[in-house]
Amino acid sequence: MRIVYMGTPDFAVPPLQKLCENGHRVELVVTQPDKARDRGKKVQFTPVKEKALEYGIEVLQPEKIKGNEEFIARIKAIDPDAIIVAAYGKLLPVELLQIPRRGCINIHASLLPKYRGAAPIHRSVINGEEKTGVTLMYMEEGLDTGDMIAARSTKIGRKTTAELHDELAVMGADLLIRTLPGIETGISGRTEQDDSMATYAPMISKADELVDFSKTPEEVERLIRGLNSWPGAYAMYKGERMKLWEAEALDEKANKPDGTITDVSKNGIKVAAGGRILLLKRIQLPGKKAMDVSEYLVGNKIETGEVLGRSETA
RNA sequence: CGCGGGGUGGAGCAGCUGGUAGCUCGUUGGGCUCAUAACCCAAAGGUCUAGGGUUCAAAUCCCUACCCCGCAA
Repeated sequence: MRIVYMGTPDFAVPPLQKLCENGHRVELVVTQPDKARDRGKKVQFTPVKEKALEYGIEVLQPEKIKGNEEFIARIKAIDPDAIIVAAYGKLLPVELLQIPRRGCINIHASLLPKYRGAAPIHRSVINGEEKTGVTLMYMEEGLDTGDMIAARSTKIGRKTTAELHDELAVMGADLLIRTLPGIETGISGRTEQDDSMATYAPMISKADELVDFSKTPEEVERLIRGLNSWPGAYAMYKGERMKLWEAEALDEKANKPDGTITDVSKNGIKVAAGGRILLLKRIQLPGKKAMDVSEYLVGNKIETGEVLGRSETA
């Protein structure tokens, strides 16, 4: 198939790679503009751009697509069989969606119609879902509302968002390659999404990242796991942000107010949460790298009775 | 030129109102013990990120470079 590929972050790399390896003709790759990151003064290419350049595929990075006559004309000129989209990062206008004869196909990292939107993996982990997956769908005007073509699921278990992210990226790529022949010949079906079952997974905000110790240890642990490895959950400790990377909910009663540190040892830091105990195992303080609690305690002190809080100023 | 923190023995830190380096852990050897992530004794291990400068003398002050990290995007 002759394909235009649109994607930006790491998640979108495996599908692109699989397409190339399986003999599909990727005529053009579209990705977000390079962001000028000042720290280190380096302009970083998007992961998809890096991969595209590896294969010698032309890359386009339009600031905006809607109303961009030149860009639309360019796509029309290529006249692709399909446009495949994976985490491109922006909504696509209808005028673009209508171009390819086999449609625009999106890889979404959830089991639609649940978790439409920007942060499906994060939200799935945080909410304690048993399983998640990837769904292939035809794109239409709405956000992740199009007809579904195929899906595959996986158990979440104790996996972090980072682990699921990588797993789903590969899973999505495989699913795409397997499904594409059917799409090309027109024999693959399409299933409408049941809108009444739909849920929305909004982007993670700063407020989402701040741990609330009034919640149960299980809930807090899921938040920490769901925000690993990006952007990370945190709590305030002595006026600084302590990022929390790994924790475990313990079946112990706490007799101190939520947020109080009840024990510090090589095994970790015990904190009261929701009347019970959460064991923090891996943490990170500003300017430092992430480290296991046992490692952190060598050279630093954390005392029983100190408090992890929500206040930015305390 | 967005803001800020930092680069010191294998790991985490202290030292930074200048006089060639210290702590905790780990490692190695020995001891003790029924036993232990226990305890005791001893040892090895550092061009203090790199390059300049100031000075009788710099890890410590100044400049430059590189790298890491937090925030903001």
